[in-house]
Amino acid sequence: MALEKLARVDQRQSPTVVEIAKRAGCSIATVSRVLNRPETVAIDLRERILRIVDELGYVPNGSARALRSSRSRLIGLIVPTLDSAIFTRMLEGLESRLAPAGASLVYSATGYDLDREIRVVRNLIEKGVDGIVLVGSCHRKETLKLLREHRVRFAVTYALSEDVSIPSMGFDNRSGGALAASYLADLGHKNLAVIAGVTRENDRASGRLEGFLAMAERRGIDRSSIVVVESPYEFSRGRAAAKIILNQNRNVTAIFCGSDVLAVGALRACKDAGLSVPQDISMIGFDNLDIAEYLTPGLTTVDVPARLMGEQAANYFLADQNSLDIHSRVELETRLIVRQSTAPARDRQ
Amino acid sequence: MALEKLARVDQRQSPTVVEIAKRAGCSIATVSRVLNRPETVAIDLRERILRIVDELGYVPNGSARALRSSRSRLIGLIVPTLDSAIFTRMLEGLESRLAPAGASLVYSATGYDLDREIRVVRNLIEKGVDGIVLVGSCHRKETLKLLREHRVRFAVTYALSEDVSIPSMGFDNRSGGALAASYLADLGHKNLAVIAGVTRENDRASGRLEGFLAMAERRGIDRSSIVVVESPYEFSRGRAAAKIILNQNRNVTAIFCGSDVLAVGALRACKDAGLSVPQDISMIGFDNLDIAEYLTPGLTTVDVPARLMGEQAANYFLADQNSLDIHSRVELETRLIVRQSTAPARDRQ
DNA sequence: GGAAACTATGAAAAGGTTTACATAGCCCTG
DNA sequence: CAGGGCTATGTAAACCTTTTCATAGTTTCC
Repeated sequence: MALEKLARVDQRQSPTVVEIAKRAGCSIATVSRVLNRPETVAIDLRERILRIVDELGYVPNGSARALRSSRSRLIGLIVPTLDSAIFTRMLEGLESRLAPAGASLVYSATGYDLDREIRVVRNLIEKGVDGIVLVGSCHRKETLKLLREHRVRFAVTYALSEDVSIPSMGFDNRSGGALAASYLADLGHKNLAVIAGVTRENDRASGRLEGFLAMAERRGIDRSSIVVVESPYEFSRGRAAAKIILNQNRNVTAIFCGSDVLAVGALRACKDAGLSVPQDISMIGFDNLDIAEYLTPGLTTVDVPARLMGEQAANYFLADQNSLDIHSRVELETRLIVRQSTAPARDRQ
Repeated sequence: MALEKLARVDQRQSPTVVEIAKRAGCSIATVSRVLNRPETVAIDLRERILRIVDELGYVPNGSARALRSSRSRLIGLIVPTLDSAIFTRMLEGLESRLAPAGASLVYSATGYDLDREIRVVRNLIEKGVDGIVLVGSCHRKETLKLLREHRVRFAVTYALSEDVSIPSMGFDNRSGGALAASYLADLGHKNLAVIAGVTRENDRASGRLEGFLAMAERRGIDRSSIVVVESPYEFSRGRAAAKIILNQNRNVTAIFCGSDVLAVGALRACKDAGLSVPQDISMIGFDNLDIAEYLTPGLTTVDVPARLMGEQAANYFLADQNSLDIHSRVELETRLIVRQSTAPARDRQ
C-alpha cells in the first residue's frame, strides 16, 4: 500500500491554494476568487476560507501568480545613481505609493552609462516588471526597442519627452535654468559662470545649461561671455570646478550650478579662496535638496518636484491601463527658492 | 481545415523556449541547459541555440523560472527610510554587487514602524525574494516567524545581532558611541549633551547612546550630568533639540549627535545662538555622510561602513548556500573621523 | 409554469520554465 | 565482443496560480 500517499501534507512546506481548498472543502478556483475578487464568493464560504488562510499563514506565490496573470506587481526604477541624493526623493515618492497597492519597487542603477542601461532594462524585463521608470528622455535605440518588443510600459521622469507618445512625469529643465539666469539678471549680475553637469547624453544637464544661456542672452548678457565648466555631480568635483573658475575669471560675480551637490562643492571653493557668498559671489543650485536650507549661507536653488514625480509615476503604473483618467503626461513646475547665497551684483576686487 | 493551427507563431508575442527549440531543431530541455549550464551541451548545438536566442531577442520569463526553480534572483531590502540619506550608501553597495550577478534589489521602507515591517516582509515573501536585508536586530516576533516559516534567508545590518544564529553584517553601535565619548573626554570636555535618535524599538540609536554614556562614565564623567534629548533624524529636529539644550544648559561644551543629520541641524542651532563651533561648542556626528566634510566647520563624526555592509550582505545572499566560505557574520569597524567641529574644552561665557 | 437570466461553484487548461529520469550512442576494458 | 560507464539529448512532470468554460441551482418574468 502506498503509504506515502496517505502522509499528511508536510507541515513544514508553505501551504498552497490546494491545501486551503482541501480544508475548506471547496475547489482551488474558489480560493483564488476569494483572494482576488472576494465579492464573487458567497459570504459564509468566503469567510471560512479567509479564516483558514489566516490560520495557515498562507502567502500566495507571486511567481505563479505573475506567470499566469502576466502581472508581477513589480515596478522597475532605473536611475543613474543614488550617490548624490538627487534621485532618492523620487524613489521614496514612488515607493510610498506603490507599497499600499501591494506593488514593489525594483531598483537599478546605471552609473550614467546608457549602455549599461540596456542590460539593466533587459534584466528588469526578465524579472517581469509591469513597468519601468526611467530618468530623462535620452536613451539608446536598443533600450526603447527592448521595451517596445516586450510590451513593457515605461515612463520618463526628470524631463518631458519630446515624443508625446512617451509618457512622462517631469519638468522642463530649460525653464529651470532660465529661472536662475533671470534672477541673476534681476540682481544685476553681468559676469556669469555655470558649473553644469556632464551634458553628453544627458538631456537634464544640457537642458538646464541651455535654458540658462538662452535666458541670459535674452536679458542682454552675451552668451560667449559666460564661463561654462562641466563636472560630474560630486562635491569634490564642484569644488574643483569652482576653483578653476574663480582663479581664471576674476570678474565673475555669480555661479549657477547644475545641481546642489555641485553648489556645495562650489561654496566650499569660495571659502577656500577667501571669497564670501553672497557678498563677493552669488551662488545658485538646482534640486533643492533638504540640505540646501542648512548650508551656510542657505543656498538659493531651483526646486525640483522630485517626490511628486515619483508619486505621479506610481499613479500612472497603478492605474488600470484602460482607465479613462490615466495621465500619461504630467508637466510639473520648477520654482526658484531664494535663500542667502544670492545678492545684488557688486564688482569684485 | 483549422487554418489557425497553421498560422505562424505570432511575431508580436515574446518568443519562448519552445520557439527557440523549434528553430534549433532540439528539445526545450536543451535550450534550458544552454541558458543555465552551457558546458553540458555540445559546442556546435550550443552556439546554434545562442545565435537563435540572440536573433529573436529572447528574454527568459523570470516568473516561470522562479516558479519552477524557486529562486527569483530578487533580494529584498527593508530600511526605515531613505529620506535622511543614511541608508542610501548601503543600498548602493548592495545593488552594485547584485546587478553583475543578474540579481535585483527590491526596495521597501517601513518609516521606523515595526508593525509596518511585518506587512512589508509578507509582501516581499509573496514576491518570492531569495533573501531579505533588514536594518537592526529589533523586530517583531511575527516578522521573524514569517521569515522562518517561509524559509526566507535574511540578514541584519547596521548592528550585530545578539543571536549568533542570525546572520549579520554590521558593527557595534555601542563602540561607535564610545569612540565619541572617549574623544570628547580626551579633549577635556566635562559638560556633555547627546542628541540621540529615537531609542524606542531602535537598537542602533539606543546602542550609540548607551555606548556613549558608558564610556563617559568610565572616563569619570557622571552619567546623570549628561543632558540627553531624543529626536527623529531630521535636520529641523536636530536644530530644535540643540536649541533647547543650549538654552537650558549654559555650561554644555560638547554635543554628540546620533546621526550626521541631527548634527547638521545642531550646527545650525549653534549659529542661531551666536555660538561658534568648535570654539564654544564641540560637535560630533555619526554616519560620516559625504556632506560631513563639506559643512562649515567640517564635521567630526563616527564613520559607518555603510557601503561595505551592503556589499557584504550581497555576498552573503549571492554565495551558494552550501558554500564553505559563506560568511554569515561580518563584524565591521566604526572609526572616528576628526575634522574641525571639535576642539579642546573651554568654559563657556 | 416554463423559459430566460443570474449566481455560485467546479473542472481543467494554460502559463514558461527546470529537472528527474530515460535513452541512445559511444568509447573502454577485460 | 559483451557489458559497463560516459556523454549528449529528449520526454514529461512539476511548480502554483488564474481563468475560461461548463453546470447546477436559484430567481425573475410574462
